[in-house]
Amino acid sequence: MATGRTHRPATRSRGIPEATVARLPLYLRALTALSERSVPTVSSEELAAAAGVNSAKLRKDFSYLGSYGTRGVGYDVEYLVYQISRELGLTQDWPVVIVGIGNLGAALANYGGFASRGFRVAALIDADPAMAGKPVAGIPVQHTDDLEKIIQDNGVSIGVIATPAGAAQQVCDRLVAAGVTSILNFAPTVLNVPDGVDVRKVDLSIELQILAFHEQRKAGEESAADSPLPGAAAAARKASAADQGPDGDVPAVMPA
Amino acid sequence: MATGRTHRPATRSRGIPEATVARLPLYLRALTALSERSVPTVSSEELAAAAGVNSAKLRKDFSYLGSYGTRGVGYDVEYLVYQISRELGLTQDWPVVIVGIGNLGAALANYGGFASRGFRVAALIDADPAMAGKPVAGIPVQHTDDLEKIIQDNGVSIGVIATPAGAAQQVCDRLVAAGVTSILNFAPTVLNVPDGVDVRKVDLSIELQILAFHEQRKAGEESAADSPLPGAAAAARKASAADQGPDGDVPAVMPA
DNA sequence: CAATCTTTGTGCACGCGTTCACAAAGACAT
DNA sequence: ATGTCTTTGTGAACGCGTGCACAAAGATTG
Repeated sequence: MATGRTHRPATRSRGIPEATVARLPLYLRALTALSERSVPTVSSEELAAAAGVNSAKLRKDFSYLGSYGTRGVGYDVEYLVYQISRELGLTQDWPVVIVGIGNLGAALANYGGFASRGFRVAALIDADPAMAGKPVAGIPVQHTDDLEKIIQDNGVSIGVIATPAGAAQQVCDRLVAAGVTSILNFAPTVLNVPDGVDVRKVDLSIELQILAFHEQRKAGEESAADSPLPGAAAAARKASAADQGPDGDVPAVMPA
Repeated sequence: MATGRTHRPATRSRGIPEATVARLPLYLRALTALSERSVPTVSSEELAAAAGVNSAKLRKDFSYLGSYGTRGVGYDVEYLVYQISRELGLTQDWPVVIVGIGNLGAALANYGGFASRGFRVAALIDADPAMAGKPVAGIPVQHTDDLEKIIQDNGVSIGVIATPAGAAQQVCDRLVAAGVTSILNFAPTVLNVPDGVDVRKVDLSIELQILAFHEQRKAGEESAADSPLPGAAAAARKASAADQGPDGDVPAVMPA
């Protein structure tokens, strides 16, 4: 799920597989928790359980970073926290701009986890002139007109798009033109970006639809052969209208 | 990325690969847009471009659903919209509860894309007694005490967790015990669920960290051998200090 | 009806990611 | 020191997902 438009070159970045990179933050979180409890070392087994992954996978993941473990003992928590942080680039400060300060943008601005890991909200940007100057999460909202200047003045390379779908591509283009090379997209649109720019997307609607698919499948199996699940409840699942149109016809469905 | 804790059995659900399922919502969105423009048919090439994927991949994806295309012509937009909707289970109504009505939960409640695709916010739940009764997005917030009753009365099978990390597992357990079998988790924690329960997670912090990794890599290459990118700007990237906050935990995220 | 042109559906090969299983490394006890 | 025990690091096998490339299917034209 890296690039939105361009095919991901599966950039085996510096030898570290993409799948591993995606898990490093997970490990880091688990390690940070251990660190706060002053736990000195962890075995791959324990840490894997905490991170919700397979221990062999975890060991292989760490092996890409180097050999930081001690056989018979495990991994030094503090050392590993540092190594992963460094690998992820969290030992430096990343100024971030959020574009689109609606409900979501505001929630993101208030999001505590931002500052905690080296990310700093450098600016909030919105197209609505009425928002200009209004502080959100203690930061005054600035107008889209100044987007380029804001990016450049703050040396921002990571942008967060929380605008409506219709405005996303345009905002994206401006961000990229101004020098942003990494984008986190919350708008439900496919963003078109040039090579060298990374896009990650977060889409509630898509996640729900995927869940619905599996949910439907479960419900189907359930009625076919009675629930193979340990199910805590087999109540009146699946609420109201179970339409399920005829087959070769065009019913009405709809978009967001 | 289905189950949080338990290893995903790579459930080739009903023959449709997980990777394909994850793309269906993308196709559906693109098709819906075409439908609104009254475009009667699309070729795999066009649709693939709109969805940001490879055309061969798209054709193979559709082949799992059956043969809905016409050689020499393409796919019938309306028909495909219907088929995908049906496959994803969007032809039925899915009541959803959102637990944790903070900044994020409120933003989710206000999220328009919810109702649009068969999802209906059946209830908002929060642990803060002060929130009880207060309407958010036109829906009165209810107290956690009534969680089980709410789930059962509404036949809810999909739950959204937008609580702080500390409360997430507990809320999750109660949801599952009450009959929820699909969870969308916005809290930055690994959720432990029994088999048969699907968990998908959305975590802003993780996404940003992954972007930071690639950003750092780009910056590294850039200084090593001058920017191989078409880069629109090579300004003063990479900002200030190298702090690395102590950090405890992080909240979550969401789409517009 | 035959020829041509377009576009689907898919066989095949390749590469990434996951998992198993085990040898090597080191801690620890005697 | 020597042996035992624990845990890492990784070689190897396997399976999934991706993309190429092409044959088959159907539309379309003459």
